[in-house]
Amino acid sequence: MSWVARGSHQSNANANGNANCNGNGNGNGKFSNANRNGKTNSSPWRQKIAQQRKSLPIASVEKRLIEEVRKNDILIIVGETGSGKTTQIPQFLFNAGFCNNGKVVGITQPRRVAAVTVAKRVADECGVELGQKVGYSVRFDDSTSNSTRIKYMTDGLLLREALLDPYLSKYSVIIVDEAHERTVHTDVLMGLLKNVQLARSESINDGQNLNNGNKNANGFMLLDKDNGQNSSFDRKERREKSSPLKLIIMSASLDARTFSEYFGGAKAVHIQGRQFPVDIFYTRYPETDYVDAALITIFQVHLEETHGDILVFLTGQEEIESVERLIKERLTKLPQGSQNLQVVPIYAALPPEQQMRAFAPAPSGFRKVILATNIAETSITIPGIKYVIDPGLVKARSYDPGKGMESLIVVPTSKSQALQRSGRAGREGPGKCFRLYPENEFEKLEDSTMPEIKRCNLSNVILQLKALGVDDILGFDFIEKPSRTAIIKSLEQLFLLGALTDECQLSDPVGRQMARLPLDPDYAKALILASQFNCLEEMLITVAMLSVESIFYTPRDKYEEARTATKCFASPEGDHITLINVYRAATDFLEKRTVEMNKAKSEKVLRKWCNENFINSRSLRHARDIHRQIQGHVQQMGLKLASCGDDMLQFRRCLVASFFLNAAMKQADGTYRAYASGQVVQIHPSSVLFRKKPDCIIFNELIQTNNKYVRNLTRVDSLWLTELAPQFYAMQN
DNA sequence: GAGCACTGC
Repeated sequence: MSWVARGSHQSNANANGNANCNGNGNGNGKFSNANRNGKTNSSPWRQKIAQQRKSLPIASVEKRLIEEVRKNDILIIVGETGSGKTTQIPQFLFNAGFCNNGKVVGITQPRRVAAVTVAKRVADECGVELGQKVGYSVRFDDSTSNSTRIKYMTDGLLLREALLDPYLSKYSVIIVDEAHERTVHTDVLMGLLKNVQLARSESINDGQNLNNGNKNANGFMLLDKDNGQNSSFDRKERREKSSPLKLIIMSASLDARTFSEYFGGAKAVHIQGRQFPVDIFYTRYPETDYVDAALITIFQVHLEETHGDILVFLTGQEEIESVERLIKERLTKLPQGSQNLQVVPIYAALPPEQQMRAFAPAPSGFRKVILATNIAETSITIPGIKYVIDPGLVKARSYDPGKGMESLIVVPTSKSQALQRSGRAGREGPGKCFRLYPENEFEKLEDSTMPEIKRCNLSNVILQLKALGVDDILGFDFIEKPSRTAIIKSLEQLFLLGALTDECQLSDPVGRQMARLPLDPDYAKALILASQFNCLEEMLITVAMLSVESIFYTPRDKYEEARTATKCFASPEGDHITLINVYRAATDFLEKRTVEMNKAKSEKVLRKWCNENFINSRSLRHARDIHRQIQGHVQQMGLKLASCGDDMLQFRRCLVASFFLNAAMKQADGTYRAYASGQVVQIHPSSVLFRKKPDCIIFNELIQTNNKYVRNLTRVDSLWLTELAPQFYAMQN
């Protein structure tokens, strides 16, 4: 293939001259906390860590940064990859006294692994035990204690904390890291933090009259709503609420302006990163077959370029598997001396042990080519990459609120995604990135990926906001507002589920209970109903299993084997009961064997059982975690934890009462028509009812891929619809 | 008769 070279993209924020924080620092790296433990401090390892810290680009600007934080209540920090902002800034703040009087510096991350690994790293740097001064808190895993002052957490977890403490009163500073990723949680959190900050500062300036502090700049009622029951704050509460909250938003350079504008022209400072130059190459002409173009490029790099591993971005598991086959085929046609190429696939659904292969170095004398989905764009960093091949496509999820349908389709990447991908070649030294499209195509790409909040079902978000006391959802200060249709549709859904009253207020107790459960609203409602139908045990298992990704793992090469293995769990009534069967089989298996086993051993035994039964052990473990957590919640709420025993009729009726919005009827041609949206759909091939085609079904997922499919379904009697959901189906007649 | 980017509470 012939290439057009386009200089190097050195994603170094400093290049634009906006270097507020560069070159002015004292450079002496005042790491006073490192001295706390004299013993470890003198160890070579600790000296090495101290050296590494001092050499970070950020170390020289500690003083300047702290000054900026003191001067500005909101600060945008643009820190490029490798600047050390995530690990260092919280330590600077601690040293500057922001954790005095028991206050906490909170740092949010979009991903669990990041929160956990960074916290461990910082605890090491500080020479403290994890969970003391430095800790993390993520779902199912909390290492923090009363003495934790630097707390790393997921953004979703901080949102949950806000439900219990609307003023987030223990935090003096909250840092929202990776804000440019624009996950739903990050976006909602920023809107919320804006309000919290205002409420906390207003209550200082206006301490005489707390009621005036209830409105934010836009005039919406604010968070005091939740405290309406005990409207007179006691002294302590008032003091905590009254201390100001500092906000720091950390982002990549392309998006800094958006955040600055959103926060009323907040100051943005840039911190130099440490990224090596990456030469970008474009194709001369558009490629008609990007898979073939990728193959050709892989071999071009392998045969013509100096040593260094290759990372190829592909759209999905199937594509990765086929490219893997094709590479191996073509390799056999190369001369013996050129066959030293190792192919390694990596995608989220791959079992962890196989994922680890991507991180292991290639055998000596071999070059490694990694075929990855988007997982390698942000979630994981693979060492040794020198060449990136980017076809410029990504499989993206979007949501159509009108049809109530999700879709999963291949679309072009954004410019910032393309930059992120090419940056993967410059982590350890200069690299090259081959974009499989012409340069003028790059110019046509969107600057940033559309934020998730504009392409997902909002019911969950809205229920949370309602529970946080935000009444006017349409008027909420979203950084980017979802469409009016999307908001109205979700309000409608919440109303039909009984979470909202006629006046669009959160209902009590149903709405409040639903908001407390960390589940999709319809699953939360199902649990409340199940306690009345005496099948809460079964529903608890069901929603836990529905909340995780594909329970069944069917590798292409063992297809038949997998099908026979999973057959023994199948229920003629449908997927829900099948999922219950799998869960119970796993639990029974464990209970029989683990009387004398410790936790680690029983995990291992369960993994083996999963492999034998073609069940994804990661998904099952996740479901068991969710089950445990939700069980705790429903018990606290006082819901009746009963089982319907063998009376699955009762359970299926409860499914109808819960998911009545997702009913579909078989049509003459064998396709189905979904009642609520009128969509014509098919049963997904993964369903146990794929061939059975019952007359009337209740489903949980409506998704468009190559076709429109419903997934996770159960056979029901159509008469139950009017009987159990008259509020919806009686109106229709 | 045929399919599952990635996070998160």
